[in-house]
Amino acid sequence: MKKPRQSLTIVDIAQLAGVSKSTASRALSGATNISAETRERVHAVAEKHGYQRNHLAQSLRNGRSGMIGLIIPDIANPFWADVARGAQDAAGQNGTIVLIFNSDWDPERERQHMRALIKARVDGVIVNPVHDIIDEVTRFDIPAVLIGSSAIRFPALPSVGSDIVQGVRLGLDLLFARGFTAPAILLGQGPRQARETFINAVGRYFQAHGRSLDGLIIEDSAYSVAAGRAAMARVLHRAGTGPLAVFANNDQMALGALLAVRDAGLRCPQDVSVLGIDGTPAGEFSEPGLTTVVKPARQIGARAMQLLERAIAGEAGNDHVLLACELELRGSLGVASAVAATGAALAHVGNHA
Amino acid sequence: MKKPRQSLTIVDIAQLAGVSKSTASRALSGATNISAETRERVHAVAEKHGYQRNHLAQSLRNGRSGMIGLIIPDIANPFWADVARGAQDAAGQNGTIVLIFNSDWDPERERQHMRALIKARVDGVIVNPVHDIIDEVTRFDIPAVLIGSSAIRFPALPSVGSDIVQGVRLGLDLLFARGFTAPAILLGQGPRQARETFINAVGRYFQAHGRSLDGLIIEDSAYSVAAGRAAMARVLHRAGTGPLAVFANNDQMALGALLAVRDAGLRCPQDVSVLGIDGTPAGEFSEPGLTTVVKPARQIGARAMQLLERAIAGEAGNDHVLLACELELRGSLGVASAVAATGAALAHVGNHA
DNA sequence: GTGAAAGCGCTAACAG
DNA sequence: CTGTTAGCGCTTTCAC
Repeated sequence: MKKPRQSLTIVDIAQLAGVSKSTASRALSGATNISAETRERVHAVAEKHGYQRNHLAQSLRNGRSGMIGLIIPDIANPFWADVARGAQDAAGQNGTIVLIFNSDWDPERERQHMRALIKARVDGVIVNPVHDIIDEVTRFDIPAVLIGSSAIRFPALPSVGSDIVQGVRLGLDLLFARGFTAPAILLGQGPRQARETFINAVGRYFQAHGRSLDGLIIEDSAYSVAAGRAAMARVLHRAGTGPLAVFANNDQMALGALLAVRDAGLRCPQDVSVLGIDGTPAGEFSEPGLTTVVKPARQIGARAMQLLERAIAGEAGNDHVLLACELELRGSLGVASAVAATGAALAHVGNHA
Repeated sequence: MKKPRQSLTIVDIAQLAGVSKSTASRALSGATNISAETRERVHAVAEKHGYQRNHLAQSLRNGRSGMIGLIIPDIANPFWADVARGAQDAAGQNGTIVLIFNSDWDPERERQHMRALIKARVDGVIVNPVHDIIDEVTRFDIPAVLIGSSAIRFPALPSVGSDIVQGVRLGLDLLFARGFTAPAILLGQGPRQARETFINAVGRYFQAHGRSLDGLIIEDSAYSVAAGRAAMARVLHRAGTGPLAVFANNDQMALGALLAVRDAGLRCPQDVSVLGIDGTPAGEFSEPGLTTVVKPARQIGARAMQLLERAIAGEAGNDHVLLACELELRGSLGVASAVAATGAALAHVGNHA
């Protein structure tokens, strides 16, 4: 038994309109070499029957699928969801479809998804690379744009990311202005490039101010709330008597730091100030609200999409775009002069312990 | 000038392996009527050259695209992101690709996306319907599964949602157990079905306990933090002297309620208790943490995918699946007996105002 | 301006 | 077990 034909094809429309299928095709694709009258007629028929051209067939014929692939670590992570949203909105303008895949930070999955995208004949890919994605990209010779801080490892490919140097400057400027000139650092560790980028930016800032990182309390931590909480406990333990502020490498850790401060019986921002970076929605509802450096997630997605479209069109260019971060002021960052000496506060708590 | 042919086609692989393209196809598709030796050889060649079958061509030929569409309000909303994740993970098992579209609660966009999915020849759709989606579904005769509380409006289509009656029972059981037998209700309003479903569930619960909703404080609110905050302020204003607890129709409003309690100079849970429903990640970091009824977002997505696969396979069935909610106990819900009479507390605050 | 014909890359009869 | 053939639905030369 034959496979049932598709309900309605261009041939049907052509017949109904009394023209050949080539003419119908011309009408529907908005070609110019066709009489206005015929075009109208074909459109009317198509409209009437709710006909939609088969995108699969078009793609096969044209060699362009009108789809692009997006590989991110996890769509359930608000930051990446926003990136995806930005890309989708930008793509939607031209009817481009975005295929979203989650790598879960797993190189193997990333590779698999890359293959799936190639199979699907996407016209290009936007990837937050967790492995040497460049192998696949060059192998399959597919237009690609990288996103996220890891992009820096593949200078041969265009990329879009947040300007961490600028973001860190924003944060540190604020910290300094509030009188915290020796903030502790909660530094995420792991395979990601984010760590390097961040600490380098901090180092550069201090250097610009004629100082070095020596003497700063820097605690390693995984990129999670629980880990941030534990790391902050260590910071509190090490902290001296000066006013204390901590700058965390992402909002999750900062949120954890908030918890650790409370665990220690201290108050934020009265005793300890906390600054994060990311812009996670949860930071709005913590107590106090999390002051943070917001990365432009949505714009990253949108911009990456634009770059990709350019790359697909062959108008190469190998741009490395860095988008500015913004400060979100909430309650977690106080003023140093108003702060009880942390050592004293800790001692005070100690009495109760 | 001709369009450049695809780098590598099945014909190339066939030639390289010294077989016909049909044989190559058989080898690659894992058909049985082929000698093991030939299959090996073809696979080896394909592997060596990094060949991937053109999914577009396969789809066109087979009449199945291996893609399904998912229309949700907003991927940047954690709940829907989780639904999407669940669907994707389930789909990934069979190499099915999920096309995600955001309706932004807009009927017009939903309709457009539906068209786009039809064009792309997806094998089926999963939709959180914001308009009479059923028109398109029947018109294009495409397998569909509905998700979310609105699904109830379209009994003709299979659906998956969270069991609000059970979830509300969970919440109310807890409230009653803690001594709050007359909680105030923050009730989201708008076009969504969620409102009806929720208040009906509450009504049913009270009825089962031989009581009615009369006498309960019920405040309308939009589904946002700001609106919840304002609505809660009104509740506080109306509240009498008994121990006060409030059950909000979603977590955003509940988060707003937390803020309103603090605005009023009251403490949660000492003076006022708050219970939400959804399971938003932000509830973990509020102060106090938000006790809430968690909807099984991920499972909803996964289950919907399963149902859809069944529908695509023609093994119809018109199930309406309701997935159980779970309680997430955090700090926002106290015990009535330990609560200062709210009236008294309010009066107390009043003195300072 | 329009039609006929070829073919995108693949799979599924149909023969052998 | 394998090759030949005929399309899937569409766009695009190439004639007229």
